[in-house]
Amino acid sequence: MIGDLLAKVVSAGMTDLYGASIDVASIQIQSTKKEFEGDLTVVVFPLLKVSKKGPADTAEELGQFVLENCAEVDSFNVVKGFLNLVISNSHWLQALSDQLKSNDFGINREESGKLYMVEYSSPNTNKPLHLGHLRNIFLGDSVASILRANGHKVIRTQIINDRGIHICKSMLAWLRFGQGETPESAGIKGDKLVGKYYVAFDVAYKKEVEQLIGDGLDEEEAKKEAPILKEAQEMLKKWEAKDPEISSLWEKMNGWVYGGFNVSYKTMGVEFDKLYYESDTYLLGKKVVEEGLKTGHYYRKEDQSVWVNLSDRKLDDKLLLRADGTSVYMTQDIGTAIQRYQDFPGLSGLIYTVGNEQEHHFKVLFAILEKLGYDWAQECSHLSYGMVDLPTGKMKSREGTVVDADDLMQSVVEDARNMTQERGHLDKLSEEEKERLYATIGLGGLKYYLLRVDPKRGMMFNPEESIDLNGNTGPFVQYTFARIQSLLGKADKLLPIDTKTGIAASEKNLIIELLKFPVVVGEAGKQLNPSVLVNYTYELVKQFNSFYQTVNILKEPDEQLKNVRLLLSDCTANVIKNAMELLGIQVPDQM
RNA sequence: GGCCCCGUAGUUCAAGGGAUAGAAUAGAAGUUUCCUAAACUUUAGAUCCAGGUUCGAGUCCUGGCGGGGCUACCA
Repeated sequence: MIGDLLAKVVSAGMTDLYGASIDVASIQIQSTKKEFEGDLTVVVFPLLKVSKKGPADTAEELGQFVLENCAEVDSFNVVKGFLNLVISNSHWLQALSDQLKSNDFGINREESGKLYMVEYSSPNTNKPLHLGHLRNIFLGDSVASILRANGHKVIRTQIINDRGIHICKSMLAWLRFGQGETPESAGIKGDKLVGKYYVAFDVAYKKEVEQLIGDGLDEEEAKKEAPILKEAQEMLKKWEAKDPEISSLWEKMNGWVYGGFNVSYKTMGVEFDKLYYESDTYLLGKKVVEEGLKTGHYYRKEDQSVWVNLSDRKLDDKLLLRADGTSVYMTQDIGTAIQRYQDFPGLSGLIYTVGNEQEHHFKVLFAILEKLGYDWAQECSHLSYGMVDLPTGKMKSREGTVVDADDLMQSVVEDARNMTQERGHLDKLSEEEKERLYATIGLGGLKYYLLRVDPKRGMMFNPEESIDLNGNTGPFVQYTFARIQSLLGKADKLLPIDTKTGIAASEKNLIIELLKFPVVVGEAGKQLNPSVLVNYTYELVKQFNSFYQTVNILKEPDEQLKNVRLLLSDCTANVIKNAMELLGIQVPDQM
């Protein structure tokens, strides 16, 4: 990279001019702001301590040195404390020509030797997926792809929370009110059906609580004593005791849920390599807790509940087994983590994509694992992301404001259909291809929207407006790709680049932007942050559109220049495609 | 109460301690005998407040004010 080369030359210049040795890595080189002349800029302020001269003089002397000692530099200028360098066109053209050799420019195919497990989605089996899951799933899926593009091996996984009091609630409600209803008989997805009974439980439960309060109990007591809740708790105990009737009901209803989830995942275009079920791993968790009791890592209270003391980590004591012996979320999380490292001993890291409301939970989990002596606990990390809020505030199932994932996906595809039919560039497509295109655009827009924001931050989602198709959006990027495909379809075969071709700033700037792509992929991987890729892609696309709009490509009379422009277009399309792929977004050849 | 995160144009988002804080959208004004106008061009508009560190602060520190999260024998 030219930046590394320049840093070396600047470092040498500092030695030559001022007798100082400066660490190459500490030299700040950035792209020149567009209002100034130049391609790359050296920030000289940090060098003043060593040069013992003013910023203008230092920059001037350094600029002269760089000009003389670096063939790639054509000229320089100094503005305030900034040394702006103009790099030769032939260097940029050479770079363009080199990078074109590879279709997967920016994607690192060299094996790093590292294997990461990325967990995402991880739904409960008592209710359907919603908007919050979509942010989670798109984020985890994209991060997995980004890690792979950085040369790592990746296992996509989830933990399915298929046991616990919540699923017992759905089961109980179905037994009581369901009259044998099935997804087939009801004509709805299995996850939706089970979710319906989860809600039915809640309704019945509330009624009972009110009744009890009417009978004179205080609220807290009533919430504990409601018969339907006690029955659900009883059911959980029976389940843990492997009661055959409960087990088969549980299997049946979970089967419905998985059927429903799989339909949703298929629409999203995400897959998993390995699934973990809480019903399998919680036993291992329990076993570990029992052992921890013996070794003195944990202690038992008088009421028989089991706790871990974490005061040495400045954390509160954490419950691991309830007084009735049943396990909690933390118990199974311990088991699952251990199971994963047993299954994949070569793991270099375990990444949990889970909302930031659980930051404390993971702090505790990692502390417990570390305390148990698992060194790999230090490699576990919580990829925490902010909640998705609605204009009306938080999504609340109680208030019925939860945005259902299936409904949302359907509605964005519907929007895409309407928008696309309005424009009408679809003459040659079959009905099937059209449907695929609507899905590509609608889901692409949705993914882009949810990945655009830095994961760490909360974000706002306005379902009324649904997904905008103008501006900084997925379809905007897709449109640019489609337009380039159309352009290339009309062009002759591309020729090798003549590095002496006279190019203008618009071509040069585009090359510079394209060359940033591998760096951006690396950065996105380091930060586990797809939004840096989104922002980059948007920047690139805007620049290309401006370029496309102002120059003629096919009609350019100078064959060499025309060839460069076509190659640039091809290259831009390729970067768009690769970047979007890392975001889980497809690009259409026409739209 | 304690711990953590966040306050940037009307709105939704950017900005590795570096130049005059960028976009998008909504607003105003333009561009099609021409490669897809889902595009492009122009225009107006913002760092919560008060201190401090620094050659330089949206960014780091302290104190306010405002918002969110966690602090469950829920998940």
